[in-house]
Amino acid sequence: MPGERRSPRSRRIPEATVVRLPVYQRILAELLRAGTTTVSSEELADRAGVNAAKVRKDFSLFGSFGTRGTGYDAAFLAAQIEHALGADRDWPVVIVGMGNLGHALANSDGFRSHGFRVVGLYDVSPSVVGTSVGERTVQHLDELAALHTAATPPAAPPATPRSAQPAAPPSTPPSAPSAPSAAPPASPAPIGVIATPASAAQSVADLLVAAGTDAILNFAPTVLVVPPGVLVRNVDLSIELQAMSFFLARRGGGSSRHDLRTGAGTS
Amino acid sequence: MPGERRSPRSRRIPEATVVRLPVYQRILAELLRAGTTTVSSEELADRAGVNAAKVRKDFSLFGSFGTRGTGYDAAFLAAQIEHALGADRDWPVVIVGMGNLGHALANSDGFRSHGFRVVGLYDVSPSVVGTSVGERTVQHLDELAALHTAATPPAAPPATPRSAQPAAPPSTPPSAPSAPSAAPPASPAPIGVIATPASAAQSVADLLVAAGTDAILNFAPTVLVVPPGVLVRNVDLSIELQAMSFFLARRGGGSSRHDLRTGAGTS
DNA sequence: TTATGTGAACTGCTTCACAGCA
DNA sequence: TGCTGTGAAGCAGTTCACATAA
Repeated sequence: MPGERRSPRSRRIPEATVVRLPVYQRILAELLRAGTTTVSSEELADRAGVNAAKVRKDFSLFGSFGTRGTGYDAAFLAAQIEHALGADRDWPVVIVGMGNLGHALANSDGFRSHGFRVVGLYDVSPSVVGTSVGERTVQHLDELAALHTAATPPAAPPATPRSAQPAAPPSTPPSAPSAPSAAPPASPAPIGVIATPASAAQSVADLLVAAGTDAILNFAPTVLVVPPGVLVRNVDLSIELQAMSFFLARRGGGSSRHDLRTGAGTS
Repeated sequence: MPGERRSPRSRRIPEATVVRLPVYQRILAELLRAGTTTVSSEELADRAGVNAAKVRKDFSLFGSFGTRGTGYDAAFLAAQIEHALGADRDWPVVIVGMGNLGHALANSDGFRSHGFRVVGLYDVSPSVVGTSVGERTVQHLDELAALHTAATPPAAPPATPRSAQPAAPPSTPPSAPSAPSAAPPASPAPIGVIATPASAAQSVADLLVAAGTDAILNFAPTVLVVPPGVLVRNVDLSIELQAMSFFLARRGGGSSRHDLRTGAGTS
């Protein structure tokens, strides 16, 4: 290619690579703890359960970190990945929905390291609001509006206070809340984590967006509608289980439920 | 095209399709509840947040379910997907690790419908063993060995009690679990769900395998080593959060950690 | 007309295989 | 000699575009 030799650092990183980085990082941390200083792509691949070429290609997307004939310097590599993942920055996180899952998340290492810092816990149930989880006290969801970052002009509409009702499927999406007025995302709006029942998830997402959040991690089994520019990632705890039964069923597993099939709806 | 016109039903289904099926199914259930009888690929695609062609292709892999010019019969489609996912069969599930996550899973709809049936809850902590969760009592992990399904001959070695050592890759797999001797996989070995800390996950996996499990859903952030033939799927609650910070970091978000902020370390 | 079902093109991801370098 | 870095091939998944059928 002519002159245009762009730095690997600015290349587009495939999503598939991104989700492997945390795995590499975890393994490197373990290796470092065990005193390892150098690691080969093969060793890393074995431990991560992937192919060695994939490991090398993944890293090469960010630059040339290794030494031919030797391998990678574990500490250096770990630092590079940490930087790529943004784990050397500060990421405030709020968790909405303090049921068992919310508790699990709030207490999990994964949510308290890598730069993540839980700055707010919210719920609507009187039996949880006011209790403390870790070092924080659970607040009522109504307090969430106070999150409004400096970037949000005070003239903004007050978050459409539909507290926690079952949230009927909004046939009309909430008219794109928080239009791209003139506020660049300079202040660190917290990442919003939704750990509520599915019925409340959309309205919580609306609240989060109104409060300035532009990244949502959704654990509720529902597809969220958010304005463009808001990043959403979904984790569905039961999808993998269902995928598993799919494969098991093809394999011939599972007992047929006394050979009747459930008429499935309008029988 | 020579006579070999194989039924679409036996075609290999891409993994990507498999993990979308639960989403379609959920949406169909909602539509049915709302009284819908017919649905188009476009409607479904909108609600699932995917492309309509993808929806059609996904379904076409299983056969021709739709009616041109009209769409899909929602109830019929739902039944087909339910069958494909094996949700019309019975899938016993055991959950190991009854911390907050284990509780969340045990109580979640996703683990109590779609054919899944929680048949055992295990932990080692005296403060949890004996308590009841839902309709079941948490048992000590030691009881897990009693799971041995009928298919397992009583002469089987007693689970190789390697508590929590690194679990060297078993060069000799434990004699091909349930060889096609005379016992086809008729007895439903439960699906094992690991919701323990990472440090315990491998030894729990070993116990599960010894007890006859051939499918493990692992929530611990660790790569499990299991004999061939054992299906493992991983869900890491924090990977998606880290992937999110990756994208946010590239976008220019997050505050660099030194100078301001609470230092975000050992506060 | 309307919406499915699907070949074909395309994009993205993985794996191979080997040149390049310590 | 050993292991990285990477073109190129291969495979998987997505999207297009249109023939097909109700």
